[in-house]
Amino acid sequence: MLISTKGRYALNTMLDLARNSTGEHIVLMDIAERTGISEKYLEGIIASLSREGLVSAQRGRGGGYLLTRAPEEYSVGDIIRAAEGDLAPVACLKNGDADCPKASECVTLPLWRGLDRRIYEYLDRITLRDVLDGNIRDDLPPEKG
Amino acid sequence: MLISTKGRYALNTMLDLARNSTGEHIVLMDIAERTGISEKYLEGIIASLSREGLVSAQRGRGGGYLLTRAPEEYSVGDIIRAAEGDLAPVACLKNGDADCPKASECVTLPLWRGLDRRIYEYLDRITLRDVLDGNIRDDLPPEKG
DNA sequence: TTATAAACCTTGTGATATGATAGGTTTATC
DNA sequence: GATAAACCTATCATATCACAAGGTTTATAA
Repeated sequence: MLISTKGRYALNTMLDLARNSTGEHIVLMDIAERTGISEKYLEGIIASLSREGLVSAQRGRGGGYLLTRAPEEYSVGDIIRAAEGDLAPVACLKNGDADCPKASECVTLPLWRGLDRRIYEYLDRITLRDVLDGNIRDDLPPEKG
Repeated sequence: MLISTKGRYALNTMLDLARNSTGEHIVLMDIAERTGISEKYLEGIIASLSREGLVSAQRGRGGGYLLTRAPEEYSVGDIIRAAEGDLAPVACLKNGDADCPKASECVTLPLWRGLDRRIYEYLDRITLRDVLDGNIRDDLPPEKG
């Protein structure tokens, strides 16, 4: 599984924050209830989003979470990578580039790189706004504007 | 990890069979030695390839494995799916289609479907021959002919 | 200033997948 | 009938997944 619940829940969380944005902070429990994600599990996921600066967190009474940018300024790729870490489709491409001694002679490496690239390009081209608006065709790349 | 060692080793095995094709059966031990894959682990992987009809197996003395088709008639996708099973990038798409009760109202499902589709299309468009010949550009889809 | 409500932090846990290894069984050939 | 090969079953260590429990810190409001 390339993308686990972590990445999926992260996206659902961002969608929830976008949909319920009023300027006020949104508390974790409300997100958990609306999305159906367990409160405790969500805690860890939203911590990643906060660490990566995708949401801002406010502690104490009246605290909660807020998007730091407009929905059209998040790519789905950013969100998923924040929660999942590296999205490499094969171990050969883990942490940046080939940590394999035979990388230079490997005939399959270009194949994996191409796959990796396509995954990145697809996910980075779609914004949180696109998902919110249902502006995704599963047969063609999404149109801009 | 979308593709584990199973899929990668399966591809390496098919490449080895293609490169060392003489019409004679090729024994597992030889493949293991040349590819550096543990003999015992390889056993299970090549069993999947055999079950799916990608290689033919011959038991007994003089036995071994053979490709059943020409290298240009295998897609990389076929090979990897034979070893890995379903290649769904998210659990939502496991076994065919959405086994989720909220599939019809889900705004993220089209996103996952689009991702799934791109992965399939990329891997199905490249043949074993392309990999053998190094005919893969990691920035563009491979040209045919 | 103190009660409270919120995020934050550490640790544990059962289930499943991964990447193997060991050892025996069947089948075809020489 | 010895032998060489694929085949089959079981086991194992490690890691990741999806969560849960319980305490700590921080900011607000009474």
